[in-house]
Amino acid sequence: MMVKQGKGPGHCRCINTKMERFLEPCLLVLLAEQPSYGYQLMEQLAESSMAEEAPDAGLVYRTLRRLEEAGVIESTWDTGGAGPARRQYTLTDGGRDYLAAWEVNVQRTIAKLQGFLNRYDKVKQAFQTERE
Amino acid sequence: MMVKQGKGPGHCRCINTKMERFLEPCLLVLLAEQPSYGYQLMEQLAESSMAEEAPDAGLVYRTLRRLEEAGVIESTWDTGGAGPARRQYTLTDGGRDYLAAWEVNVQRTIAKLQGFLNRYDKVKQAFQTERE
DNA sequence: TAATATATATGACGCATGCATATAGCGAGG
DNA sequence: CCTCGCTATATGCATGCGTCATATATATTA
Repeated sequence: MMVKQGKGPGHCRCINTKMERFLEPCLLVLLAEQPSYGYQLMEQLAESSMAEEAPDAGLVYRTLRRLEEAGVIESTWDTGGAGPARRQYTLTDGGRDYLAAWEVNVQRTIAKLQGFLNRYDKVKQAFQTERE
Repeated sequence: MMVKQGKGPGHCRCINTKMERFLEPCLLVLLAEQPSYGYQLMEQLAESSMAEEAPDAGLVYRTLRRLEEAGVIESTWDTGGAGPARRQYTLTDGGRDYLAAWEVNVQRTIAKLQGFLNRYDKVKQAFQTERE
């Protein structure tokens, strides 16, 4: 399947909360379910609720390299199927721990974001009554 | 009040989901409540549930400059009180719209993070039963 | 055989962040 | 009186991530 990459030059200057390295836990949780390949992970991520669009391919491959170097995942070349050879990645035991660390991190992040929303809801109500 | 800045060289190489420009809506929502100053905003943010520690001072001032240049906030010098002169910032009408845009953005971000947590919860359970 | 999809990889660039540092006013204490 | 520390703002520099462009190779389809 051809993966649409919602990009294009001058995509937009509007605000968007990029989360640094959030691609990491996304890839890892997919690999925790089953071994996969870089390109396939890109597809899986695009279909998941963890992303709205397919991530940049270059970033995916670079991230996988970094994770492998850190011993979080392992790869073996798969020349069996049709098409060019591809790396099959699997999560290591250390990878499970790393993923668990990401969980608490994401929880903390949600707490902060929710902290903003709660605070904003109050001023929004104040703006409402102010207009009356 | 002296603001503790949880930093220090080699702070840590551990994972942490930094959210790009999330400082913006944090500052803006505080200014939506009441006008304030750069240094004070830093204190207020440190005490709020939107951050665990005081943000980098340099980043705060730079962000305020950028927001002012964008017409989202306005500033006037306040030489009245004790201590050095300080800029008092206020939210503009355009700032309210900008803040509203941030809200939907933060909601989308939470959705993605929650998407990860939901997915991870399932594999965590699988790991549990696997161990039995 | 030309074009497209699959599949991986790398170079270049911009930008936000983190840390260090500079400047200056003012209050407290020795 | 003079130094130290807090308040307050501002800027320089290095790093790292993400975005975009590009390169390469294989298999399928027109």
